[in-house]
Order: sequence, then C-alpha cells, then structure tokens
Amino acid sequence: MAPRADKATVKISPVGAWGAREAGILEVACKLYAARGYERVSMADVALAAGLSEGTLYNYFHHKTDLVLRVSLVALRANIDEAERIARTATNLRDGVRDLIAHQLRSMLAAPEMYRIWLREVKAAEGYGRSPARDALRSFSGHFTAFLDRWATDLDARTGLDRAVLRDLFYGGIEQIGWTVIVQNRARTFDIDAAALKLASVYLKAFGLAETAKFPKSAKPRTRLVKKSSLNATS
Amino acid sequence: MAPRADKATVKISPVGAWGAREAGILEVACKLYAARGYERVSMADVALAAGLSEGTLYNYFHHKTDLVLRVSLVALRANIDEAERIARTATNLRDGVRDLIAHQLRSMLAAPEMYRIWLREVKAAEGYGRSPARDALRSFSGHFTAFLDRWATDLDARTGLDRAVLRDLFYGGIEQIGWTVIVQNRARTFDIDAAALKLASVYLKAFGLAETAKFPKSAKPRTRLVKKSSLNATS
Amino acid sequence: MAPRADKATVKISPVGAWGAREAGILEVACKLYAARGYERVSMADVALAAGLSEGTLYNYFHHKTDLVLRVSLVALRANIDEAERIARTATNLRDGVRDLIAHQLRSMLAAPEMYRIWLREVKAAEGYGRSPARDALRSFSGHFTAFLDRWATDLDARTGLDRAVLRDLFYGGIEQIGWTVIVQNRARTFDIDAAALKLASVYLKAFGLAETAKFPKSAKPRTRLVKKSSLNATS
Amino acid sequence: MAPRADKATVKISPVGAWGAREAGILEVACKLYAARGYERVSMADVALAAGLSEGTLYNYFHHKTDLVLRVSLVALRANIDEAERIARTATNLRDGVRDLIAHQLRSMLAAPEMYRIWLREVKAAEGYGRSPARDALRSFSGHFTAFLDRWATDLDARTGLDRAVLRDLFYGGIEQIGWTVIVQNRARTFDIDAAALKLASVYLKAFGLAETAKFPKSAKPRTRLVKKSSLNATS
DNA sequence: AATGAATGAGCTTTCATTCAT
DNA sequence: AATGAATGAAAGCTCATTCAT
Repeated sequence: MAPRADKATVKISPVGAWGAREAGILEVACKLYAARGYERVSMADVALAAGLSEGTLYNYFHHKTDLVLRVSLVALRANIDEAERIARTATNLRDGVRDLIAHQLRSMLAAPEMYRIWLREVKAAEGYGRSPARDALRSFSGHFTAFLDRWATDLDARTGLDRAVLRDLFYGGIEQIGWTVIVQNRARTFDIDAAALKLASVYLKAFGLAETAKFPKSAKPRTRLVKKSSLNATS
Repeated sequence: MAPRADKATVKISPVGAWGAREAGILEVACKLYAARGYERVSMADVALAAGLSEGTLYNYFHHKTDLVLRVSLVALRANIDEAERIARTATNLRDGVRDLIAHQLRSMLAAPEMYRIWLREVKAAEGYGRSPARDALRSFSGHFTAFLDRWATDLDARTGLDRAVLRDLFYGGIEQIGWTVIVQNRARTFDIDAAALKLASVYLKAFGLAETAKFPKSAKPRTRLVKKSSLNATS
Repeated sequence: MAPRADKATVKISPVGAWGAREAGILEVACKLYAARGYERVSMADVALAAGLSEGTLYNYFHHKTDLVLRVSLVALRANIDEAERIARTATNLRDGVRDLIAHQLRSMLAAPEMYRIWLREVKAAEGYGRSPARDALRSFSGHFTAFLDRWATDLDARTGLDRAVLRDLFYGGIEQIGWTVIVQNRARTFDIDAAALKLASVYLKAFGLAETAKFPKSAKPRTRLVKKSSLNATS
Repeated sequence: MAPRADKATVKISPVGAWGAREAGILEVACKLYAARGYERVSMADVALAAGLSEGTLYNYFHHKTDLVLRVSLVALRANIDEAERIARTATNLRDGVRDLIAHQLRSMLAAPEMYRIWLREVKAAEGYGRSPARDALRSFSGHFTAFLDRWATDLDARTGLDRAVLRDLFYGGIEQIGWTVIVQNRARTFDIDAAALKLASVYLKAFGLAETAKFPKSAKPRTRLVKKSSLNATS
C-alpha cells in the first residue's frame, strides 16, 4: 500500500521549510532518542510524546527512516551552521582550524546518541548512497572547503589531494577521536580545547600549512587549561 | 541426523568456546550478508545456507548479534593480521605508512558491505562500549603504535598527542575517505595506490616525520598511474 | 480493515482497561480451550477463531498467561455470582449448604477443562501468590463466610477455626470430590444432588451445626434419586 | 520415532524396583526443581546436574513427563509410607486423625514446590485420568480407608458416603488449607500441631465420630503452643 | 551404556504501517 | 486533518527428543 500523503505536499518537499508541527515532532523525537536510545523508541512512543496519534505522525513522516533522517538533519544543520559561522569569522587559519575541531568535538560529546544515530541510521544505513541524506549532507558541507580556500592558496599543490578528500581526512580523523572518547566514557573529563589546539597543529602540518603556524599570536584558545593527560586514549 | 553442511564446512580448529563448525557458518553468513545485505538475512537464512537447522545455528551463536559480531571479527582479524605483517616487514617509514593505507582502503573497497556491517552493527551498536568487540579491537590494534614506535623516536614531542589518538586520527581519516569512495560507487575506478602514496605524505607531515620523507628513494609506489580524478569526493 | 469477528462478538461493556471486544475473545478462547485442551491451543489459534490477527489479539491480552487468567476469571466470576445468589437467598442453613455444594459440583462437572485450567494455570502457576488472580479470588470469595455468619452464630467457638480455614476445608473437600469424579470419567452418571445432600450433612456436623439439621422439613432435595453407587470413588 | 529403550526393560517396568542410578537422578531432579522452580529446569539441566549426557538421561526416563511423574511419586511414596505408619500405629482415632493431618500439612509446607509440581504436572496434567500416576496413587492410598475401618465401624451409615469420598473430603480440605498457607507465605509461622488438633475435631464430627472425642485424655498434642492467630487465613 | 550435537516444530512477541471513520 | 484499532509479516529463541557414533 503506497503512502497516500500526497496531499501534505508542502511538508514533504525537499528538506527544510517545514511547518511548526514538524519542528515540534522532531524536537520530541530527538529528546526521546537521546534519553532512551534510538532502538528503544517506537513510532508509537514518538507519537505519544508528541501528543499525536500514530496515524497523524505518519502524515508528517512517511517512514521511521524518514523521521530519523530528519531528526539527524536538524542536528546536523545546527552543527554545520555553527561550523560555517566559525569558518566565516575566523581571523586566521590556525584559530579557524582549531575552533572547527573544538566545535566538532563539542557537538559530538554533547549529543553522543545523536552522533550514534547519524552513524548507524544514516551514514551506515542501507542505500545511504542514494538517499536524500547524502544530498543534504553534500549541500551542507561546503564550508570547510571554502574556508581552506580562503586561507590557503595552493592546497592541491601542497598535498596532491582533492579538497573533498582533505575534508574526509580531516573530519574522519576528528570524528574517530571523538567517538573513542565517547565509547570510553571519557566525555566528562576530556579537555576539548587542549586537544583541538594540538590537533590543529597536526592538521596544519598535514596540509603543508605549518608556516602559518608561525604567527599564532592571535590564537586565543578558549581555555588555557591544557591537561596533557586528557589526551590519553587506549581504544 | 548428521550435519549435511557439505557446502562450506572448512572446519578450522575450534574458535572460541564452541565446536569446529563455526568457521564454516561464519563463512556462509559472511557471503550471505555480502550478497543480500545484512538486514535482509535472517538467522533462518543463514541456517539454511549452512545446511543446518535453526536450532543448531543457535548452538553456535547465541544471538543474531553474536553472529554478526563474530563475522565482523573474522574479517577484522584477517585485516589486522595483514596490517601487522605490513607493519612488521616495512623497510622504511614512508613505505610502511603507504602500504598500511593502501591495505586499509583495499580491504574496505573489497568488502564494502562488511565494512558497513562493522560500522552499523558493531561500532555504532548500542552498548558497543561494553561489548567484547571493543576488547577484541583493542587487543588487535597494537600494530600501528608499534610500527610508529619503531620508526619514529619522539612522536609525543612532535605532535603532543598520545599514540592512540594518532591512530584514531590516521585510521579515522583513511576510513572516511574509503567510505566516501564506496558511497559514491567509485570503488571500481578509484586508484588506491596513488591515493595511498599521497596520503602517506600527508600523514607523515602531520606527524612531523616529513624529514623521513627525504629519503623516499626506496619508496616504490606500486603504481605510477595517478589519476587525479580518482580522488575527487563530495560525500 | 474492520474487524470481522462477527462470530462471537457479544460486546459487553469495557471490561478492565481494554476495549469492548475482550468479552468476545474470552468466549472464543474459552470454547477453544474446552474443545481442544488448553495446551493444544496457541495464541494464533485463538486469534484465528476470533477473526482477529495475532497482533490484534496482543492488543487485548499481553501474554498467553494474561488470556488464560482472564478466561479463568470470567468463569470463576460467573461461578461465584451464582454462589452468592444461592447464599443470599437460602432460606435455611441446610438447604443453603446443600445448594452451594451442588452448585460447585455442577460447575466443575459442566466445564472440567475449565477447572483443570484453573488448577494448573492459575492456582498452581508459578508466582500465583503474587498474581492478580489471587487478589481477584480473594475479593470474590466472601460469600461463604457471610453465609455462615448469617446462619451460625458462634462458629469460632464450635470449631476453633477461622472462617477462612473453614472455607478452605469446605471447598477443598468438595473440589477434590468433584475432581475425582471428573478424572474417573463419571461425570455423566454422578448424582450431584444426592451427593450434595449427604455432603451437606457431613459439613454441618463438621461445623458443629448439626442441630440445625433437626428441622430439615424445608429441605427439599431437588431429586430423591440417590444412587449409592454414584458416590464410589477411588482416585 | 518411538523410544528405543526397550533394552533397559528392568527400569521401565511399573513403578518401584528402580536401580540406583534412577534414584540418584530423581534426587538430583527433585533438588533442582525445588531450588529453581520446575518450569525453569530443562532436561539438559537435570542431565548436567546428574553428571550425565542428555541422551543417557533419556535411557532412564522416556519423557520429561516421565521424570516429573517419578520425582513426584518418590515424594508421594515417602509421604504415604509415613502416613501408613501413622495410621497403623495410632492408639486411638482422635490422635491418629490429628497426626495424619499434621503429617500432611508438614509434608506440604516442607516442600511446597514439590506439592505445586504434583498439583500442576500430575494432578492437573492433561490425561491424568489415564496416566500411570493415577494407578500409582490409587495403589498407595488405601491407608486412610483401612485406618477408618479399624476405628470406626459403621462409617457408611453415619455419613451415607463411600470411604473414597470421605478420603477426598478429608484430604481435599487439608490440602487446600495447606496450600493457602503456602500461597500466603505463612509457612514459617503456621502452627501445624495446633491446627491439626482442631481440624481433627472437625473431621471427627464430620464423620459422626465425635463421641470418640469424649476421651481425648490420651490426646497428646505434640505441642501445647496453640496460637489461635496461627489459623487466620484470608485467601 | 553413554554421548552430545543435531533437530525443528512451535511459540510468543513487536512494531512499522494502513485505513475506515 | 486526526484518530487509533487493526494489521500481519517477521523474527528470535527454546527445548524436548533423537540417533550416529
């Protein structure tokens, strides 16, 4: 039986431009997932928590997958918006990179279940390759490239690598580091800013931009509290 | 009635606490997962394909989760064994890093569904933190650290980062790059060796070991065929 | 698709916290159990016979246990209601006791499988002590006590026993007698009224109320047909 | 597939005359049932605890039912043996009845799970009527009748009831009283001897043998501690 | 006599999704 | 737009019992 929500076209179209109802549902779902763990939340649970009937919920979201996806995208959107702001307003390369790293780690550690959902239900979902999620992500993720382009002139020459690959290399590493912290339950004690500072150095060197590192005068790490121990890991 | 799993009964010596047929079952399950996609394979399917009754399957693997986990670990084990061999037999840092990267990418692209399963059913599974999978992974993953230690004396000083963090940074990046290739369906055309060569450079610089890069005479990239296009990514 | 349980949908007003269809399901289940024997009736069977899907059945009854319990309680309730009526309307002690006995025996012999279910799945079920069944039974079973109190002034003095013990003593004996008749397959030929008459005498004497037996003028045993043989038992 | 234990004929034959092995198994099973609750003990558990393989266990007991039944019968046998001894050695009617009651209650309260098993798996099992259990029980249960016959001459005349019915009436009542105590978890505080004394009176009166009650001089209740409260019940 | 792996029927249960109202 | 009862496929899992060795 095909979904018949052809009527409610406005809500369905692309991503974004949803009514207020949807936003509310998404918020509720997000909280529920975070609180109880995604696999322990049924559509009925979401409907109940949102004060809707199950049927009505399905007017807004065709599938369970639809719902998780949109929940994920809301989180991702907020994340990316902030990353873009950071990239745009950075006053130098080093600080920008450092802040992007710190922001990414902070996002993950602040909402680990959300990240897990993203990993499991979106990134590693069957058929992710052809999903709207990828399109959305693609459209979101230009900021890093733009940021690099603004501060580094000849990235290609320095690394021989496409910007998109660099982005994967960068975010892949950061996310894995963050994930290990989550998995090891060290989120509380992990010193994000200290780590970000060091990681920024590493990535700048990686990209052959270390010389920029020579004038880190403007670099104002948000916190000076650099506990070296906070970077130990054993995963 | 005697087992009639004449098909795939390789009978490797007792793995774990269970009988000898395990290996055969794991192989069958692995193939099935790869062919049909994990979520479309039921325990009954596996049992059937292995020439076993469902009950017997449950004699070997307590849960569906148990089975995926073990399938994943077999793949991971093979992967790591080879990585350890590479790390052990490397004749210089640059080549070693390059070969590790190439191996990792090759593993992923050769068995993308396996990697997806690893991502989704193990790494991002509920309670992974406390699962035996993590223990296994932990015990497996010393080779990279050992490798670095052999070739680079003062890594800590150069990066300010724990070796475990460096490992996450390294493999996180590589895996994300590989995943993008998979998702974009470019596995066929992707030039692994060319990418590995460049990425090795990047990571060596990242770790402050670029000077080692000064005698890359022995560095014989397996292939010179560097198609620039092969590294484009947009995931 | 609308429910098509056209068969047995009596639709008594909402029993318990669930919808109105309950009563119909209970009736169907009861018949099924009686016909085929409880252990040979699966939830699927009940669903089918009730014209429901299995899932729907589980909307009404959480467990198989839930269902048996409720089926049992319906039967018990009817039984008790009638017993209460008898106790309330009895015009003298002897007749009342006799009629209670006859009613109890008649109930058992009329629905032996139901009684067996009660015995096995409720009374002797694991954790019966803490089950709602006991609460229900407790709340149901005041009639006997009330009845005794109305007709006999100083029961305690006469027997030295608590009324609740007397009730167990009374019903335990009667039920065992009835059970033996069932087990020996003598239900058809057993003369309930004759037995009840004699048993009433015995219990009155037991309770020290035999003097009441001195004016049994009003005692009109429903039948005079006392086949002595009908009381033989050897269980 | 029919059981092929035709070989081991000796063990199978009637009930009684079992080898030492069986006795050991029965003992183990009994303990296991008592400790864990019958429904939580599988045949495999019994085999393990008995130091046997499952297959071997089945050489001794054809069915699970077979096993429970025999476990029950062992307990019952011991119970009956003692009851017979009591009946045989009683020096007067009142004491004999009292001691039989006390013994029955004591047996139940000492092994409530065993009684539950008896109730559920034997007495209320499907097809109990045709089972060897009934035959066994029948052969066991002559002591009460014999006892009555020894002390009371004209029971039939006094009650109009068959001895077998009297036995049901007697034991049914006692067992129900004991069961209530078990279910209400009052086994620890219940004063068996006090109850037995009073109940004996009641049953003697019931059977029209109260005059015998006139010389209860010899009645030496095992304990004088008659807590009236111990007989309260509310089940 | 003993073993214990293999069997496989059977059961309960969940939940995403639909659709008559 | 909203409801929520109904759906029913699917899956995981247990355990008494068998039988080749």
